[in-house]
Amino acid sequence: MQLSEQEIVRREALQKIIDMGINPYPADSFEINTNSTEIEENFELSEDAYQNISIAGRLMMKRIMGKASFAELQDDHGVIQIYVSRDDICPGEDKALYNDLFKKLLDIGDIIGIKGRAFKTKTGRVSVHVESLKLLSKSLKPIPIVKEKDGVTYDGFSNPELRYRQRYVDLIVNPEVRSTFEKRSKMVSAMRKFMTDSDYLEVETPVLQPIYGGASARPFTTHHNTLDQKYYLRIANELYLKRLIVGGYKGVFEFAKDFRNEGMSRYHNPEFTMMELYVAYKDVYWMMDYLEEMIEYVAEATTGSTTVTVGENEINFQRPWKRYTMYEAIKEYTNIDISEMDEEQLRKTAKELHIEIDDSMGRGKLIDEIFGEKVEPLLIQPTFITDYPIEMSPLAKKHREHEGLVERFEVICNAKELCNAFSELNDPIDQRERFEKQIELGKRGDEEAMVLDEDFLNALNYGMPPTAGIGIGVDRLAMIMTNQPSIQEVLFFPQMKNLES
RNA sequence: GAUCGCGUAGCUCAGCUGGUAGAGCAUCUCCCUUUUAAGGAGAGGGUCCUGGGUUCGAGCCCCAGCGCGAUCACCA
Repeated sequence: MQLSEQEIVRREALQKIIDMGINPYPADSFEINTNSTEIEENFELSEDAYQNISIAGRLMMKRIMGKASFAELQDDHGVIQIYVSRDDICPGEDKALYNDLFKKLLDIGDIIGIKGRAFKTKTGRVSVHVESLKLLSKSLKPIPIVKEKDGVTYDGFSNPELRYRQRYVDLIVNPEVRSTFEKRSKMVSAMRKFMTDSDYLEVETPVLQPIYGGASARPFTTHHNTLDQKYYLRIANELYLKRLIVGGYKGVFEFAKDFRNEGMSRYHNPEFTMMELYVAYKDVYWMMDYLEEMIEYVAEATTGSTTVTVGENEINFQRPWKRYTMYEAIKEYTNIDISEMDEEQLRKTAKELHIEIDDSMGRGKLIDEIFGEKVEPLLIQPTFITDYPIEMSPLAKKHREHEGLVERFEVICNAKELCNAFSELNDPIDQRERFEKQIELGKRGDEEAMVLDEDFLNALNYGMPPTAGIGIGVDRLAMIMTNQPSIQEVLFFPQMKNLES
């Protein structure tokens, strides 16, 4: 491996540290009793409380001025300035700990632990006067030095490829990145709390599935050696969660990593997180109310407000959200009533709206195209769209009133689909017919058509209670809640092409 | 998958019409007991993404490839 000048210097420093009799990677715990933010915020209120500080973190900056130095230490909360004076950390004749170790051999990026007392400098910054210092881990590669003043970032570490490939560096030097992922975690916790407080059971179901189902997508395939059997990585967990409802649980949910072997973009990663929830004895209208309440709660818990800034927009999650049927939404935004149109009339309408269509599109697909082109981009505030055409929803129950529709809703928010929900189809005979239609589509070359899952039908044959189900795109929701423009910014390790050595 | 853009020091970026490879921070050396975007002064550091081609001469022009980003298509 080719070492850079700076890496060579650091390896030399490492050897000198070892030669001094200091272990650069000690094994023992370093006890921490506070953190940077707590000291900074509370020091003036209770100075006495911060006279025996013990904190640890990464050295981010050194300002050496002879026999005394300032440095910046970054822990998991933030950055605090530390003051190191030679005669305080080396009270005797031997000044090596300061002159050699601190001044010369410790580098930016090294992890150290310090003990000391808080004080305020002449310029008024709360700092820690170091009384003892211990090297906890030597860093052999230089980190980018990012500086910031009055909101302006200097020398930022901003190359997206480097940031994603080496997320650890990104997290070290870009505090706002750390904060984004903390928010995502809060968001997931809030969702989980909301559902467990409703007495629903968090479950885990197989990722390796002999038959993939529950969504329309192309799967990844893999192979089990001992069984000598082909497996698919799940594209959804819907059919497994419904089996659990058949088994008698009132409500089950799972935060599921799903895998879809399709294109990548700033909205699509090959693996992504979907939260699916199924609740027995409920329908899609109940689910609308439940979802509204949950997302309002999650926004508040994640961002501290029910109004979230996303790009240029302010998105308000406060209940109630707008509700349209698919037909109403299209009428609202195009002034065209398509509710009574047959396939030919729809085709003509789509052409008039300059929407690209092809002959393979049926009635459902045509409606979906018109909606996707003319309505969805305009829906910024969270909006329910209900009553979807049956052709596109093989797992949803037929509409209780309208022929050709299903009991389904999607929520569109920031011009993107956020979730998808049904009154779940529990009629096993109807379900079998729907699967068979999908098989026909598959035979006609639709690579995303669903496959028939005989065991799932077997489960339905035993009887599934009427059930409301929903899938929420967790990454998409995280993008909104953290105001990030791409999915890569809310995944720690977005998928990247391998670099050849 | 298609189109466009980008790839230069550890990081962020300049680099003119094709004529000796540049800056800031980081690094190294020296000075300095309350500095702060960077304390002061000086020095070193390059596979210009890779491989071909054109040319007396290529970071720059041409061809092919790799990676990333943006837009589109498919989807969540």
